[in-house]
This record gives sequence, C-alpha cells and structure tokens, in this order.
Amino acid sequence: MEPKADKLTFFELVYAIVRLVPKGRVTTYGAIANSLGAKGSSRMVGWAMNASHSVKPLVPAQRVVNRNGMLTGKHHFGGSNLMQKLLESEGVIVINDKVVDFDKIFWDPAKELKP
DNA sequence: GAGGTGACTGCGA
DNA sequence: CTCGCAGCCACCT
Repeated sequence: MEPKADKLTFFELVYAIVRLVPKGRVTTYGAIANSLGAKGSSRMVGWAMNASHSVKPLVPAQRVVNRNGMLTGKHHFGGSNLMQKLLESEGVIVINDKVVDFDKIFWDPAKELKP
C-alpha cells in the first residue's frame, strides 16, 4: 500500500528529518519527535522507521538510535549487523550495538534546524 | 467500528 | 542505584 501524498503525515516529516541527518552523525527518536512538536510521540518516530523500508528514497534509519545511543532497531535491518556496518561505514564507531561518543556525534534536528 | 501493537521516553517506587 | 509503569499517535487485524 502506498501512503497518500494528499497531506503530510507524521511519517513524511520523520523521513525528512532523518534524511537531513549529516553523514557520520546520529540522532534519537525523541529528538526527531521533539523537532516535530510531538516530543511525547517518540514511538511514532520508530513506527515511521518501520515503514522506511517501503519509502523512497531509502531513509538512513541506521542514523536513528534510541536515547541511550543503542541500536535498538538493528533487528529490523535484516536481523544482522547491517545497521552497525552502515554506521561504521559512515565513520560512526559502534561497539556492542551501542554508538561510541554518542554525545559527540549526536545531531539534534530541533537545534540544528532551528533558525 | 473497536482493540492491540510498536525501531521510545520520562517519571515514580 | 535499578526496576516498573503510563503516555503518546498511527497502522494492522
């Protein structure tokens, strides 16, 4: 099924933010939700990622991790270490399914996109 | 039409 | 300190 483009849904907004994440940087579900004005709806951000596989262009969901910097969604990338590999390919160090120096490479859309 | 789920987060005990 | 619970909105059965 294909989502209607009649009106922008929460998903579309989430995809836009994730695609804006610079290479070598990561963000969190809460940060995205916060930038969208739905800081309480962090779950929806994750749900949007679930559909990211059906969205084009592909959304770099690997850059989106939980508040702890842990790759909670790596299982949805094929059940393998693909997500970690992608992050490492971009220069992000990942150990034990967790992003190293997460605080340093953390990219806050609400802050970066803020005028 | 109604109920349940979910790649999360924040707060309480 | 750690563990548990409730809240948020959209999609699926």
